[in-house]
Amino acid sequence: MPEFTFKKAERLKSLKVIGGLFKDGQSFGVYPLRLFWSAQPMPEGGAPVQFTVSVPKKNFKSAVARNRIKRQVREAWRLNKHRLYRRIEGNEHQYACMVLYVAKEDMPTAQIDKAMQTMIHLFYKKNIAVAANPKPNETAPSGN
RNA sequence: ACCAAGGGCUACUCCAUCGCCUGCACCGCCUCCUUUGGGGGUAGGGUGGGAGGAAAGUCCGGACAACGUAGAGCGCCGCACCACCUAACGGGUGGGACUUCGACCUCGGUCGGAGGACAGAGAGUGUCACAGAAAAUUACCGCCAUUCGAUUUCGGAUUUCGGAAUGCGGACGAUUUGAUUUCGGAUUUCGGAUUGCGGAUUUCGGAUUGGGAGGGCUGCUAGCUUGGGAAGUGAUUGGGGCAUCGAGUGUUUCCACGGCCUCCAAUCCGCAAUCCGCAAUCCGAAAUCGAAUGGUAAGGGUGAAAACGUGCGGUAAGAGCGCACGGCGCUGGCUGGCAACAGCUGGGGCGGAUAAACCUUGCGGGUUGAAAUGUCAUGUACAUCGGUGAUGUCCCGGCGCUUGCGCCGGGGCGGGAGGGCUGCUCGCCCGAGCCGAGGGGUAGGCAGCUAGAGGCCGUCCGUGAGGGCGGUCCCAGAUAAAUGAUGGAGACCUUACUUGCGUGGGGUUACAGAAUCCGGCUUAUUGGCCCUUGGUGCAU
RNA sequence: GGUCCCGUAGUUCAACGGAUAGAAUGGAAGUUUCCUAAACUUUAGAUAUGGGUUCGAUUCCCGUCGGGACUA
Repeated sequence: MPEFTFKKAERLKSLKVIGGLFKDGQSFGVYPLRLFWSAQPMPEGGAPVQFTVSVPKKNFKSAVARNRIKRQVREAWRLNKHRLYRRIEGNEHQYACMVLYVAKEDMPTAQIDKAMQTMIHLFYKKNIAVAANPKPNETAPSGN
């Protein structure tokens, strides 16, 4: 039975890490989403992945619209994160992930859910590539 | 019932599954003391709660917190009809005055709705474009009075006096006529100022010009040069006849020409008279023009706004100068009202607008805001550069020694950049560092943090905002920031088909997301329900 | 969360409360040129928005809308 929870430990809150994501992290996009991610040392009792979502104020002036999209994306992560957790079980890294909503208008939940599934699949594939690297601790595998 | 306006309430409901934030230690689990029990922890289960009427804008007011608060003066900001409500307010309730709209009628009152930052312009300063005489206690034109000057008109006086004639008008008489006319004029009356000048007319005189088939006389050394003379120059009739040798000679001859006189005509001038016109001087009156002084604010077509309005009186002209009616606002009194204010009445007035211009008066305001503030942890660097700044003297003690100096310590006085008194100044206090640049570190947690000017129900007081009392309930506290997603049912809305019942599709909506908490205001907004007022229609 | 400031032609700026809101650039049309450029002439174009005060508002006051700055 997969865990469909989204506890506090699974949330990315550190301003520093988020700043680092935009500076040094990797990213790819699955419309209408875009993922920024990087690996960092696993803290004591930490979750395998820390996740957060952001919707730019530029595209959505209304706070209500922004909140709704963030909830939709968070729900999609919550219902699909087990697919990722299953694959990276036992990994000594903690992944910081941030999803940016890049579309200019809101979308049905089903479409966001589908995009999230595709994105997690892609992330897993890229993660495999990183794991195959001789120095997996590197956040930016520029050696390739 | 419908329509319009205003106000209030509400903000889809239920079920299932999967989640999120949070309170609780009931069960489970862990742990400690140690033993039938107690303490601590833990969110696996359980259970309670989980966005709004605006959570928004941050426009007001408070609570709360930190800092500050010897004194004096000056400033700054806000508010402004009255009373009340409230913790407080620029909010609210009720009332008053004003403006505006509507209805009614007794036609200037009543009733109702709406509106607003509704103290003071009669304390002072400023501003009021263009136009206009003038934009605020002044005066341009005009009107009036006085004085002066000029002009004109009129009247009077003077410019010597007197007389005569003529002319004109009137009266009278005669005559004539259709009527005017005409004639007479002795006497009487009135007027035309006088003088000078000019003109006209008449008379006289003179001059000039012209004319003549008139008459008579006559044929000439003038002139220029010069101050004057001398001297010089020098025009100087023509023809015929006769005389003569002849001529520039002679000739009472003729003709022409010229000159003079006379006559005639015309023109001009002068004198006199008369008449007419004009002018001068003096006095008086009137008018006009100009100037000065003063009075006045009636009128002056402008303007957004014009010096209370209309009428009568009054006056040199005018004026609230006086009176009547009306208006405005000041002030005293009486009545009603807590008051604003209203009504009646007396007095004395007529002062433009603007205070969302400065301002005055009254009242209020210490400053800063939860990124406040406290606390625990983590972590570095009193490092670097630039600018600027006082360190004097006296006393005491100690030490060193060149017995007077040096060093150290303490105290007094003076100086002192800068700082504090949280707007500024004075004043007071502190006082050896201060200011700036550019860097570095942390940006976790806990408290503040939600039991409150709290909600709901009942009752009483009050017109009402609201308040008292009683009962009952505990009702979000997040922090990259929870309150959601999916499915189903109901309800509602909308749309297509259908006479309709109904069926199918779509939507669940608008505005919008707590961030210390309250009370307001403002702004955004879908649908539903209710209330009040007005209008229309129907029924009674 | 809080405090403060600013909105004028397409752009950068002006404008005591006084009438047509001005200047420079940019745009358009024309003249000139074989054609451009330059030059010259002409022309269109604005007070963020809604109210209020005032005889009169870009200016003064209030409310909205938009933008910006500061604050640990």
